Amino acid sequence: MNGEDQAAVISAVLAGSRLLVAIAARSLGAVADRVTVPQFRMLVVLSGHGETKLVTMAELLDVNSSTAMRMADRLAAAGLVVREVNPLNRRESLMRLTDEGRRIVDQVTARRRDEIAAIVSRMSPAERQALVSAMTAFNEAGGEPAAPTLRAGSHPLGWPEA
Amino acid sequence: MNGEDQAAVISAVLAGSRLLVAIAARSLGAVADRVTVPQFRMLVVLSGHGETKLVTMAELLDVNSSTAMRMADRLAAAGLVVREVNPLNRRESLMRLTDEGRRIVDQVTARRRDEIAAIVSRMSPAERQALVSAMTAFNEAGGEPAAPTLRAGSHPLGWPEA
DNA sequence: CCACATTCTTGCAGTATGCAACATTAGTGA
DNA sequence: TCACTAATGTTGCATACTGCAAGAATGTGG
Repeated sequence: MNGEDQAAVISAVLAGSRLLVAIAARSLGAVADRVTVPQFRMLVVLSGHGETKLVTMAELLDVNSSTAMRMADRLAAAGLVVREVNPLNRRESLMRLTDEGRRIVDQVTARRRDEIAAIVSRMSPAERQALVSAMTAFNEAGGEPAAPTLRAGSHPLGWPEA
Repeated sequence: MNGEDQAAVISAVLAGSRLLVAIAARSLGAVADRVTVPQFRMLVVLSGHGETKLVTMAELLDVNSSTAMRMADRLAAAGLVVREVNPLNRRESLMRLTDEGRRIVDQVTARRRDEIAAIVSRMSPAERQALVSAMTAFNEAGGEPAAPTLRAGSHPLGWPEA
């Protein structure tokens, strides 16, 4: 691959990255008055992971357990999660989504999908097909690359951005 | 477009989104001990915008001016930016990158481009060409869509993710 | 000169974050 | 059974990010 090709593909990918981040930011905006971004991340993990103990949650979010602790406290106070001691191991306390918490996750997820759907609907069928193929190839090529220890990106989330 | 096609393209795009966010997170990791993510965003804005007054910076980052104020204070204390009163308008104080600040931005940018380059290098030339076309079409289709007031995504950044 | 707008700054409150220390509970080996 | 160790949650402390509100300094238009 020559330099021009490389620059073109990197530019295109970076531009796509900015667009996707903007979509994620907008999808969060609707619930910004109810949960913060870190709190939403915790809700998403619970949505895909079911009952989760504190240490596991901290690992999944890649934060200190004390951080996860206080976030869980606030989400519990807001009625979006519940925490109860695991009867099988009284050291652990398991946390899970309330209906209200799940509603928030679903709302944001739906909005994000809608936005992507709206964009791809503006593309021709051929372009759509090409997009699926190209993104699939890109995702496979980037599967678990240089830094296998960093498990960042394992979870379906979104972050606000400027 | 039928439902299956739609689901396939959305899944592919969302997976790509996760991968790109993971790349952004790793690219930030190298400087995580020197600047926080919001601080890095400010450096990126300065990198592309030159001398900037506080209010403008706050708008570009979409934060309150008091937030931008204190971030600027910390970056100045760290020697990554300098602030000086605008002689043409003594209300304003303009801020700009130091060499050290620019070095950090360049380092992260280079790392991100390297990671993307490494991924596309694992794709076949045909796949690469298809990726450029597909991403270009996607970016154009998503140019300035439903929410024109939200200018999120205008800046080339990255956010850590779980 | 006066009224108003712009800009920066600071006080206050709440959230996020990591480190370190601690108590409780579980497991393990003598 | 008892002591040692590990796992887990919790809290104290310090720093950073965030917005709102109030105030000071400066500029602008009359």
